[in-house]
Amino acid sequence: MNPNALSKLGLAVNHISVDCVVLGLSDSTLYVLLIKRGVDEKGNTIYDYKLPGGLIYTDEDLDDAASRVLQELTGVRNLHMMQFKAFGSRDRISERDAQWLQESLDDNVKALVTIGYVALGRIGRKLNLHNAGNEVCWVPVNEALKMDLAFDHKTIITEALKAVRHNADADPAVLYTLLPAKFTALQLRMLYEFIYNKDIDVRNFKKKMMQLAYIEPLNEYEQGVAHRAARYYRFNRVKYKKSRRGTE
Amino acid sequence: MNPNALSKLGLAVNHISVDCVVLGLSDSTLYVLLIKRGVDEKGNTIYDYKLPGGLIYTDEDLDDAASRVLQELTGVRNLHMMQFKAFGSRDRISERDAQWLQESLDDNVKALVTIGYVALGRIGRKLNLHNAGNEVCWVPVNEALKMDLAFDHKTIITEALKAVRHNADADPAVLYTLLPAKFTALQLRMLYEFIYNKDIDVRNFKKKMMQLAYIEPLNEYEQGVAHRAARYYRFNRVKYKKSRRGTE
DNA sequence: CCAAAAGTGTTTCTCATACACCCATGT
DNA sequence: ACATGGGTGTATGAGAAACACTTTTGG
Repeated sequence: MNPNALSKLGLAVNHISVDCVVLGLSDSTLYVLLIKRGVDEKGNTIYDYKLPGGLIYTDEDLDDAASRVLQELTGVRNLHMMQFKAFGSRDRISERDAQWLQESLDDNVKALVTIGYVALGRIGRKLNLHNAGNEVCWVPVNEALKMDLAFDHKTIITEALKAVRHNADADPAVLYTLLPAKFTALQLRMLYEFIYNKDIDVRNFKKKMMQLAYIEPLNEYEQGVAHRAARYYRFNRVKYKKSRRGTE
Repeated sequence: MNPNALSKLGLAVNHISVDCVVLGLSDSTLYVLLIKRGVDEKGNTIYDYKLPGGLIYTDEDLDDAASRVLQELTGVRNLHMMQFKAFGSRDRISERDAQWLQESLDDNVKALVTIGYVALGRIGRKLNLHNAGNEVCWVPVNEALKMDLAFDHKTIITEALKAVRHNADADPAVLYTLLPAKFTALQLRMLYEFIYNKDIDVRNFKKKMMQLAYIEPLNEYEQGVAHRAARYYRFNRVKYKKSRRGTE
């Protein structure tokens, strides 16, 4: 289907898009991946930010569309995308958003239902930062929620965070995709503290952590730090899966 | 937008539909609301079942569409519908489904993304059982999953049940929409046993139940039963909300 | 030697579980 | 009287939470 053909006939069509909330951890801050967007308003170009997202093709699986869109816009590949919610309120498209859709799609878009996907990644991952003229950047989640975002992308980010929390209960493995392959006990604990938004006792945490067979201590330690060097651990996916046979 | 106009031009469009999984409890069995569907195959009409569902309008909220579709097809109103997942695999439309879409919509539908909604209701509720030529009926969930259902509706039902389980953890209030206003301890316990799919100790359950302020014992008892009469309880929504300040 | 973070055990309490007998009512 | 389901308390164990000092390293 060619949307342009339809719009030239003056017909509005229902569109389905996917929006990707990609989260990354650095030090003690959680970041989200955003794209800078320029909109012409009375001759002036105004910039704001949006989540990476785009229309799905007619014959495309939802999950495939999410991966494709993310890759096209940011160059990020092979990230496990998790569907968490669909958004379709009538008021999710502002006047500015409508204008941007018109400019960038040359189409008469009336309603836009979007399926939200969330992914957790390592922030060190290289991005095609100017892919297709888009400026891609990591923004701390707390700041992003205070910014002027496109559509209802603030809502989408908030819902994505909720989904991650719920999911981490059921399947903690997703959390390790946020950490580097080798991580310290502190990093892991800070991640849990962020996700569950509360302080965790150091000793109790270590105790629980050590009785998880899938967290393996390495014989490697931090280097050049101005205090006692912390040990590194790694996540063993095979042992993790074994430990969860019979769950769910 | 008029989909027929598009299909006459030979264009396929992306459609978005909602499908409603309405669950109801009766005695110790959970039922799901299905609609009988007739499909012509080589001149013979073959019947199978589908979930109540339909296309959303161009300017409609997703949540509104779910309520509307359910009401149009079954006459059920004012049920709290909860969105739980979107389904958009390419293989969710079989040949028979495609034929049925053609017949009932007179449209050239290529792909169909559907948003799944789940609602819990009281099974006693009156239904317009033959609304718009549709036969609407309650089918025990276990049986429904063994039947020949349209599209990927089996998957949708399974996912809906998962969603209800997860949701009941976070917010048990939804469970009380399955029960009559006045219920016995046995009814409540059986509901929990069904949702969590395991036996629950009578005394431990009662103990926990009694320390929930929002479950109020009434001075009413069963009548005319061939054994000691069970006490009735009711769910107090106000106390429930109060007890959950600061959660989430 | 001082600052900064790592590492390490024990006690207490709460909550989940397991379990058996008497009571009220209709037939 | 008997069959049927309603109603009740206690003891045990596992896991969560609270809590403070010593160790290592660089500056």
